Amino acid sequence: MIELIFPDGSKRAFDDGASGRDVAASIAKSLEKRALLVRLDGQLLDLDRALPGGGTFEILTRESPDALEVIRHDASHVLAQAVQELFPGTQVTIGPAIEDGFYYDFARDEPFSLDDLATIEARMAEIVDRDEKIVREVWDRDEAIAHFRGIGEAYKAEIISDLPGDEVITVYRQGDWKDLCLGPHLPSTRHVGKAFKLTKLAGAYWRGDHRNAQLQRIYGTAWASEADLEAHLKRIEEAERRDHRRIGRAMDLFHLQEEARGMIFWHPKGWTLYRTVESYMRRRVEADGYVEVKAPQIMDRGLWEKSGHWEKFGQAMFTCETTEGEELAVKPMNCPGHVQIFNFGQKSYRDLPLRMAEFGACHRYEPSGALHGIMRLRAFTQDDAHIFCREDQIEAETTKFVKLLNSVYSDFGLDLHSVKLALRPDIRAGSDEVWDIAEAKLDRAARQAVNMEVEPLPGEGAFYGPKLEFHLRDAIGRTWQCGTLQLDFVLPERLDAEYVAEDGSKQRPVMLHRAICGSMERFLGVAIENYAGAFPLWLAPTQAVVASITSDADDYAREVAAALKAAGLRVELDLRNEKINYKVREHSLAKTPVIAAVGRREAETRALAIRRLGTEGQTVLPLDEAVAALADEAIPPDLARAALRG
RNA sequence: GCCGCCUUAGCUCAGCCGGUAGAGCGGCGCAUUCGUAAUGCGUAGGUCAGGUGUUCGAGUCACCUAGGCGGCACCA
Repeated sequence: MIELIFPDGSKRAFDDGASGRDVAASIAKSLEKRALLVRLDGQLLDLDRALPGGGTFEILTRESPDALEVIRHDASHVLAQAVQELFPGTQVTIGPAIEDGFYYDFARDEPFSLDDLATIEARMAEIVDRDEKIVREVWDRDEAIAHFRGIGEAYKAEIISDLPGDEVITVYRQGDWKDLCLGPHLPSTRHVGKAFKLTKLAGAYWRGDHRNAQLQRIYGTAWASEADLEAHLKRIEEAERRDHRRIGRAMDLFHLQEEARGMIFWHPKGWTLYRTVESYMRRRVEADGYVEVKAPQIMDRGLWEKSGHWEKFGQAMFTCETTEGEELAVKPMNCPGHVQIFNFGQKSYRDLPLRMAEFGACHRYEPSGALHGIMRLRAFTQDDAHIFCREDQIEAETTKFVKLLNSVYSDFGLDLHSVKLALRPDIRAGSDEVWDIAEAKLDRAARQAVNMEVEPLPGEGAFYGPKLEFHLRDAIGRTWQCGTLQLDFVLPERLDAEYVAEDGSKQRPVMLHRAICGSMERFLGVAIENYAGAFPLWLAPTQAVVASITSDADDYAREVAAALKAAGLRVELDLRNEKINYKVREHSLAKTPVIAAVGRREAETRALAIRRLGTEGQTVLPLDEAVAALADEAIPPDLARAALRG
């Protein structure tokens, strides 16, 4: 007998060999019908599998998030079956569930075409309709290898060969189609449902290694219900509407062109936005005890060799050779420059922590395929800073940084979503002992500073030290990594940074590399998409447009614009001979937050009618009051807080 | 860099089986002075990304190159 403990705390005994389905049936026929999977002591199991023992027990239906993941996983199996039915000779590799959907990687000489997707989708629907039972089988390892080799599935055979010897080999069968899989799965293909859609074709490397064969990946999305699928497709549309490249063009913020791949031509409005954010960041770091510096853009190759960057990233640096034979490199990052400034003259323990900031313009020869709008560039500017400090100051500095980062993000309407700790990579500088210390210290500091779980990422750290990654979430739920904090014992050593300690001895400082925006350009891209171009007043490149209704009001319109400008607002004056409807529409589409239409009525009463973006109707105020109110609202959030504190 | 797709007017996009290029918006000109999301009329814009080839004939077919897009790989 086995004893099961149900979610409500009740306990019941069942015969050995009872399956989840038996249990469900014993409770209610309707539950058996809706049951898809069970969870036993935290582990998901197939509904028809004999329960291996007792424990806490739960029956999962379609509504459970865990079931959705299995639906997606099964959708990938149905995809693979459909592809193999339609395109014999195609090899299967792996096909997991992912966020919002699934994919499957295939090995096939012919490329799939976009037209094939519709055909495959139709076949998938057929397989769902066939309602094939999905059956779990335990196979002998060698037989499994021989089987998959025998039917020409070299990748599957390789996967099994690489599994640890004691691993149970399970094969799931749906109809006459079989796949090696850990499971669990739904009882039959019908339960996958029809709320799926194949979305894109892509290339991917076998086992994620670019030295391996290139496979063809088919992506799909799958949901528990048609309504969920619809909602998902709507979200995608919304994201496309917010694409920073699209808005950048529509709002005339910037452009890119092939003569300068991966570099931005900022237009006047875009540059206004950029400078607004830069000024804000400058105030924030200054207020937080940083000093700002500027290091050379191009430095001798020798310095990069010494720092270790040449060896690891030399291929990705822009270099030049002078007529006198010097070899120079355009800086790909700012740390070596900052260490030079630290090293100039003597530093005392009294100078620590020394927080050295720079809006550092960096150039990196990024692979062509990595470039993405203004999110991933070859020329970008980091809101960089290096904190030189003692080991015992790491935690306090980390806490201080996280506080600043949170405050900055919230000023842009963004929420910190997750924090990850990237640990030592395979290729790295510094001894294992140093890494042990660095990882432990940063981990502890992070736990103390961050009010959430810190997910470890093995092998993802920088070559000189472990790295905290701050991922933020925008208005429609997408996440982006912008902020980072990296702990570095290596560069101070390599570049001979020292300070004089209390006892007169020379000591090595620790370096914290940190950025909040990461790259100013990427952060602006995130901000553009987050606000969909409809910026709050303090960020909007054009804050207000004064539009005349008839030419009688031109003089008053000029006066209004001048008054707003004098109050520090970024104003445009629209005196064109156009109907007010036309002007309102045009400036609304341009996402101008404030439109002040000025006609005879306003001129006579010296009033201002203000129309807000996204609303109908106007607020009428006396001119002086309106100007004061707008000027007040346009104050950046940090200055507004400072004013409030008095 | 790798795989796939795409590139037609300033922008968004039509253009069938290969027969010699179109729309809307925008621009420019003229008229219109109008009260909160498109006033009317007129007009000018194109080596169809670049190149080579097939063909009597190429925006359309093939190949090459460049760039963009979606993934992958990379990301100090």
